Amino acid sequence: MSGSRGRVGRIRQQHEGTILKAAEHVFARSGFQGATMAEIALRAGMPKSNLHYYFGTKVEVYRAVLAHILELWLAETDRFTPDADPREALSHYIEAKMRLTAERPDASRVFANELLHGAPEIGDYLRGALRALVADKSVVIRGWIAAGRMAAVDPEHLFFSLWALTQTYADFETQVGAVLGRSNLGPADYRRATDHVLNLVLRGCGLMPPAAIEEPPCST
Amino acid sequence: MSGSRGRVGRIRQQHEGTILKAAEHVFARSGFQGATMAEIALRAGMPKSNLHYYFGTKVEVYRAVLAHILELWLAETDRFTPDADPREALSHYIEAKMRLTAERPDASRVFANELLHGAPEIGDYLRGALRALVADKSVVIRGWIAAGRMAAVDPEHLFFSLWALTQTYADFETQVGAVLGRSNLGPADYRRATDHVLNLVLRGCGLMPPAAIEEPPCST
DNA sequence: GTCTATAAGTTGATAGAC
DNA sequence: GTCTATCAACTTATAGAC
Repeated sequence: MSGSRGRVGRIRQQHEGTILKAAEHVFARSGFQGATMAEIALRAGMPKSNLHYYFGTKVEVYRAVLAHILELWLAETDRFTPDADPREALSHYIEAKMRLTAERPDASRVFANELLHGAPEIGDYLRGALRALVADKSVVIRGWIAAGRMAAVDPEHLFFSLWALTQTYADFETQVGAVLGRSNLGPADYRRATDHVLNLVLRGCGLMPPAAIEEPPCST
Repeated sequence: MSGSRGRVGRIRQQHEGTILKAAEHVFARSGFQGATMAEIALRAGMPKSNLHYYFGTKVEVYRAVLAHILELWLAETDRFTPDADPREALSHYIEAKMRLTAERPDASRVFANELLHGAPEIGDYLRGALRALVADKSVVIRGWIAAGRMAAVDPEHLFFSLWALTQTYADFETQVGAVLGRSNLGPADYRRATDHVLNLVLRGCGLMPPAAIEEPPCST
């Protein structure tokens, strides 16, 4: 307590966390240009000069927020392995993605905004780690298809579809809410959304019987 | 030619069109806050005071761009009528949406940005015309499902999925391009994307045989 | 209708006391 | 490490000559 130098930056770590949390919220609402340091500082409960003390510039704050988000994105445990069950792997991925979208909508929005503006800060990540990951998993999926374990679906585009189908509930929540007649989405909405996406994708990949359609007789 | 007052504002109409085209591009790239009147003026090839002469304020320019886009959105001829063939109606809608996305990606991006920021300008449209449209078409779709003409899919969420699946190719083109190893998407990419979305959705709605999966024997 | 010059306001960033 | 005061740059919008 009296020691002038405790473990390196315990206070620093805490304050940086507070700032990043506030920044994620503000960047999600207003985008990079629209967000102001004053607004972030207000939300973080400290004068804006402190933000500059900890991060230097506005871009650095933004980069830190993005780095935080990319960790979330990559931490998703995916089960796309040759021996896995395609249906289980896809279900698990969709559920994980949807849970992340529901729990961290602001993270999704900051990411969406960055992409929408041409990804000036995370272009390297997209062309590097993300591209490699998709390439890897696509090999696995092509293997499943060749083995007749799922319908012929373009693996890369399947990933685009999965991202779009799940993240749309955070990025465009305003639109979804307006159409459903609510101001924002609750747990029940997300449960329904998850069921819907699971059904659509699993059936779309031939991993589910096309139930609810009248069973055609076996012999034409 | 010498008449001081020809048909009302022929020049005006032309110049407003030039400005709106430039504005759509700039707003798509930079968002509302990020875009500057100077940049729009430069792209439109006129001094920025002219923009104020024609539209008054920056917000008015933005509103005009959005109004232009909403026309496009609603002009989509949809064939969701009780007697229509579900498969044909869905195919047509997907193809139209994807064509619009490919031909006017900037329009999609401006719209996406507006939604992402909480739709401050078009909230009324979302809660009014759009909600009514979706409600209407959902009744039709529920009729198809009750008649056993397609699989049980939540109609409202189906629309969210269709919008997400198609517009993602414009809004997040940077991500798609990075994963596919290109700097931007060409006609071949859009053809492939359309095929993919058609397959996924039609099969997902039970409107297509789950081909490419080994046919299970008729009797278990 | 078109253009240059400029006013008025906002924002990122820093200086310097504590 | 924290805070107040302030600077410098930028942006919207307008005034007023042509």
